[in-house]
Amino acid sequence: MPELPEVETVRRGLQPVLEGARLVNVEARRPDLRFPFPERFSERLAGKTVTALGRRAKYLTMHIEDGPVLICHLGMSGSFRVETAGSSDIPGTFHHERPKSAAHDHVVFDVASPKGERSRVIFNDPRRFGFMLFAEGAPDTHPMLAGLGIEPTGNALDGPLLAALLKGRRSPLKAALLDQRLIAGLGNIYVSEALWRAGLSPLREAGTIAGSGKKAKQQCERLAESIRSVIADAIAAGGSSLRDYVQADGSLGYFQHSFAVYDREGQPCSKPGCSGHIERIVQSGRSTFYCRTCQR
DNA sequence: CCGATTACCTGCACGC
DNA sequence: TGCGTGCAGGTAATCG
Repeated sequence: MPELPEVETVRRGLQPVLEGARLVNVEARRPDLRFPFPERFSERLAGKTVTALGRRAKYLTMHIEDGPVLICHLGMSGSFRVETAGSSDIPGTFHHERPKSAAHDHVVFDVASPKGERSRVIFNDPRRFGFMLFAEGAPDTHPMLAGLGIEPTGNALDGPLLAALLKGRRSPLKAALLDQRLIAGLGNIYVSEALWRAGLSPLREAGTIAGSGKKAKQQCERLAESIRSVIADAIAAGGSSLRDYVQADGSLGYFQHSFAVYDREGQPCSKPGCSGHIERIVQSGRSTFYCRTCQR
């Protein structure tokens, strides 16, 4: 899954196809993903126009004119692809860049642009940890989104705010940064990457960098900057590519993001002047990668 | 307030 | 070739 940068990349890929377009037909090919599809899922979407495609943390929000907001989560293995009607095709048929199995294609949106151009937006999710729900009002008040913390995009997340969030926390930094109630959108990869950039150990007790001293303030400032930059860099790179993640337009030519520590167990630390090596440890049942030499 | 464990589900890499 | 094992970006519930 896509973490925040991948979801944002998906949003940007789908936006030109969906915004202003009409959902001609919507089909859920099974009764549930992680959760059952909402009542009258297809009926409430078909014939309606998409007014906006947004994102909050790792959630996509599809705003429907005179309708609900469709909240989508990609889970671990969810992806969207777009198929467009080719000019050389028989009308009503669709082509795409490469053969792609329809296995695990769970939702199909038949879409018509304002000019009448047809395309299909297909949600594929082998593990089915993803889900789609309706928010009847403002999506931010939906139970799924209401408790989310601050977005790590933009400049709102600064040293003092991060210090306030971490103050008094006894959990390891890794767990605190994964907590969506504090910062929304970080996942297993980018937490490891941000901590490496900041020179902070994932094992470090979170509250210990939230003190009033000069050193703690500097550490918070550096960690906040590291979080913002790692997310911004990943979005700029078009999201990372991992396993079954597929960019929204299905293209293969996207940037292959290279991580400093994630999935680099045993490799030398790439921090200039550091002689350490990347280790893999397990925290909260999940892999953490870090360099014990330069991350304290 | 914590963390660890388990669950959800499929696919893939690995060792034998 | 097959089969068992462990691991994978997500969230959430349960237990100590």
